[in-house]
Amino acid sequence: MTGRSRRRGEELVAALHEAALAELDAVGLGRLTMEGIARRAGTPKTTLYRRWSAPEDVLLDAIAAAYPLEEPSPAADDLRGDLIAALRLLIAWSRHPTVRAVQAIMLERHRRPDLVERLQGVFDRRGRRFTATVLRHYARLGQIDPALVTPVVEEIGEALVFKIAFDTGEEPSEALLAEIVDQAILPAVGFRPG
Amino acid sequence: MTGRSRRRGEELVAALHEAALAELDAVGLGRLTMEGIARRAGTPKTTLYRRWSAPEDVLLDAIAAAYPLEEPSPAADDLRGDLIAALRLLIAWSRHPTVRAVQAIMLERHRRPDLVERLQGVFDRRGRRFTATVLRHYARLGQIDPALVTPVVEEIGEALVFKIAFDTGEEPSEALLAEIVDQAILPAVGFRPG
DNA sequence: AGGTTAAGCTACGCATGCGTATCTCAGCAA
DNA sequence: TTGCTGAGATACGCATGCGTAGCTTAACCT
Repeated sequence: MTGRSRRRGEELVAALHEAALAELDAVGLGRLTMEGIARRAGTPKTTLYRRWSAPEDVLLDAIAAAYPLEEPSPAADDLRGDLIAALRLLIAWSRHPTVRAVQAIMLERHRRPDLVERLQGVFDRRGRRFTATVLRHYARLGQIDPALVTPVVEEIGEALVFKIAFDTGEEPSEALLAEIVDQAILPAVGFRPG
Repeated sequence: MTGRSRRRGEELVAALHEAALAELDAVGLGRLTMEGIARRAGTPKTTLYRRWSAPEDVLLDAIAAAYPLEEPSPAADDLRGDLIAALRLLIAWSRHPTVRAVQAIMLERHRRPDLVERLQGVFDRRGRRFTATVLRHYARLGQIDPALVTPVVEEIGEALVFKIAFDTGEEPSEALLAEIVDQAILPAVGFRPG
């Protein structure tokens, strides 16, 4: 009469994590609720409360369980290609549900500083390095003046990808990634535009 | 017995607009509510419902009533100084309550596309131009190669300011603005770093 | 002065999330 | 096989937002 077989342990926890992330996407951090998560997971609230006492707790747990840590591995002797690849990786990375969750929390930073603080415990924080990894690699090889790889320069690519995504509501196209690299990043590390 | 004098007309509307914006900052777009706005304005809900039928309507009205339109006016013959000034203006501009409201709506873009659409009606949209105004000015003067002032390059400064504000939760310092200009924008328009 | 408008006050029934308390029974282990 | 744990189902009283109703009366107009 129960309907379906009964989930337990890790399988159940994974389902609850997934429900929390899905619910976050659906209603936003401000409306994240125990009821909603439980409803989406098809589980009674009791089961949720047995493990967590607030929706943010479920969310932070879900983030800790599956936060992706990919890093670009510049291999080829191709600075431009590796930079574009790094931005491509950034975009793929930011499609991950837990990454979106982290961004949602960061966006509420001033309203919920407690959450940001608890997030630090989950991983080192300070967004993953994408173009920075590539730039440092080629600086080490002597193909870039290390003095030009400053904190600001390390952020140019990521900043433009975020800004464009924010403005247009869509991920930047492959062509735009190339423009970002050619027109913004490469000039900053000493390669004349054009 | 009512306590205080009775507000009417524009004075009342302005108070309700202000309450809506304050409430947005306090609880976020996801928890914006007629009850909350009315409570904050010290007015009965009836008064709100007499003019609007949902909290977003109040908010959009508030935005339309007071959206600031400042633009930098590059005057001096000082590209670097004017760029820094433009970024400074951007930061001042984004402190304005209605600008924060617009950003809040844009951030919920995928969840509430209807709001974004109604926002277009309020003003032309597509964020104000700050560094772009300056760059175009000096391109017209012939001090910058116009071919280098591409859409991507026009966004570099704003993108970095946003990214840094997002990462640190604070406005970039004056020194950082200078670094952005020196290390990212100027190289992109043909002035060698260093 | 008198009349009209709408702000202010209070209250309602409805819906939803809260946190908790049962109780039943499936899954697992001794 | 028996017994324990905890998932599943259901219900509760509480709080808050919803949208609407009614009434009183301050502010404005003529």
